[in-house]
Amino acid sequence: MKFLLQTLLQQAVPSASLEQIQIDHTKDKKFGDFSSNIAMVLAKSMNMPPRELAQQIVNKITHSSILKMEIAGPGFINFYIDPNQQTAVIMQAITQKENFGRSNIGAGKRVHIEYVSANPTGPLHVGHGRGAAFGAAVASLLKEVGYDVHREYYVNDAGRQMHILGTSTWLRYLELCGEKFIFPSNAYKGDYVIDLAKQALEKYGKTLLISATKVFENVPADEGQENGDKDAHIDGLINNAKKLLGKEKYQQIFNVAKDDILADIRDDLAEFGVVYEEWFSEQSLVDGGAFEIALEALKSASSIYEADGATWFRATDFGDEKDRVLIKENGDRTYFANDIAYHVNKYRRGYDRVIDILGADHHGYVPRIQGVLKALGHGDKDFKALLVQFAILYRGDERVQMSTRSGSFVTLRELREEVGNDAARFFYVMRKNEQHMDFDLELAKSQSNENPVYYIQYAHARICSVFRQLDEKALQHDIALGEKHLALLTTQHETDLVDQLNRYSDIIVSAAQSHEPHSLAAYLRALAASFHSYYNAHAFIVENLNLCNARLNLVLATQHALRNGLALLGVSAPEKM
RNA sequence: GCGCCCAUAGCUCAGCUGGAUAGAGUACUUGGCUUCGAACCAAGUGGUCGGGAGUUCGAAUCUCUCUGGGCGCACCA
Repeated sequence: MKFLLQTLLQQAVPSASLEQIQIDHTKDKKFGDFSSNIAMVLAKSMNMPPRELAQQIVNKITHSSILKMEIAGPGFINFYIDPNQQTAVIMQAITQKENFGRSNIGAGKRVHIEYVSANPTGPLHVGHGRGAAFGAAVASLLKEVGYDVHREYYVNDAGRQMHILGTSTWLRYLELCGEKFIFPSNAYKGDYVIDLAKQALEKYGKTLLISATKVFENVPADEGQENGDKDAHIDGLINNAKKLLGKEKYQQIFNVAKDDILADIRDDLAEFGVVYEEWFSEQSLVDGGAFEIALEALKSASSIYEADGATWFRATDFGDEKDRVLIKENGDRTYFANDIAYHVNKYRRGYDRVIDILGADHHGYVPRIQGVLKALGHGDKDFKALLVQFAILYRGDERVQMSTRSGSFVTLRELREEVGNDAARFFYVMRKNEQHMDFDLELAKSQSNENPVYYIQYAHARICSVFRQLDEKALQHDIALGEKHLALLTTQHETDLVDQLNRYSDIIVSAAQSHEPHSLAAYLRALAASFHSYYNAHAFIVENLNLCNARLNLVLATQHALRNGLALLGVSAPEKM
């Protein structure tokens, strides 16, 4: 219907571009079924009074579906549409079922989307959950509109943090073996590290045992001691661990920690309905020499220089506030260096579009990665960094601090167990990703019924119940008969619901293109609301078979839209609640 | 100090590239189950869109400024 209006308007004003024809769909009968501010927009560009132009447009348009047109406001035209003309969407929703709302706007385009990518140094916490739910929803939406989507988790398994974890695990292992020492302030302190140590003990017995005095030999003092430095302290311990254990045994303890945590993350996300095509290892890049290749490319682009014994990238050429180190004075590479290799790798794999979903604390990181891509000629319009703001956690009125290092955090798994996957997925995606989000754990746990997801699921369950009732009464839904009598759907509740269904496809497209799943969440709530009102106002199973089947068609269409929409957000559509 | 994000009903939030009377949920008040599921519906109370200035026919939306929050500013990842 919107499309028809667009065509008619374009015929009326041939000089108008499609962008200039803005049609708002409004439910308010006062403003018509559709309203347009084309006259205002065009009047400006054509330099003529809006009202006059609006009048011209109205004079030129005639169509059987348009019952009435009127000029309202300075340049608004309200169109009153024959409700019978809108009901086609019902049959579309019924016959297309799982495909309803799907389109092929992105056909032929390959999109790479990376999300979560948390370091495997501990279990995922509730902060990661938002990135997971958001990323998964964006990926699903892009798929729904036809993009070829590749979902990926970047595993940072090559950095210093991983060595800190490995060494932390080893130290806990030594404690289990009876060694006495002060646990380093900069090591990972969560209880899960002790569990990792237990596993190592189980797997390797006491073969990795070395006396604490040796382990702490020649290690710089820890923070809190005289001349203490927590970083030098932990690095000294890592070096001793490598030296004393030897390559093979060090790798054993390192891998126990890494593999176990990674497996945990994988399971956690899978249970949360968040899946990937690929888990991409940073170490594999390092082993494959990807960085050296990228570095050569940057050198050719004259974006590299040496200073103070380090190798730098000229990020300031691309709008970053300072140049960035790639190779440190000591010869080690920075995280950024490998990340360059990673992004170059993404483009080499042939993606048209690359999307990174990052925690908001990484926003300072975006300009430099964009800089690299520009330097290498990838432009920046096919690269998109989406920032997910942190959820600020409360327990009642009290702020909950989150830190993986100190081990004080609420895990994603705990949250899922408390509130359920559906409620968590929906809640995370309800708010715009750039919006800070207050997350009251007490509220989420105790009064989870406040989550609108139940309202939407309830609408779906009610519809299922209607069809169960039909069975019990030994009646059958005759879709063809219903289709013949769709014109009987004339009540306000029915036209409202049809209007909502009409919006579905547009919502999917705009939510996908603007990467805003929250608008789908809001839409589903509105759709459910229209249904609940309808349900309360009218019986569907009525004696008049024509009317009955027409209504059942509408209800069935609603069911399909609800189910598809929820699925895109990773939420189930239960038949009973 | 510099940069990014944010400020809308008591609370949690929508409001798309400027458009008509700023909307939902929740809370509060009132009414509705002999009726396809009351985890629902109907009605009502509730706003100087953080303050100020500017741009124009028109601003919650764009610009500037101030205030108040969040987060960054490593040869960490």
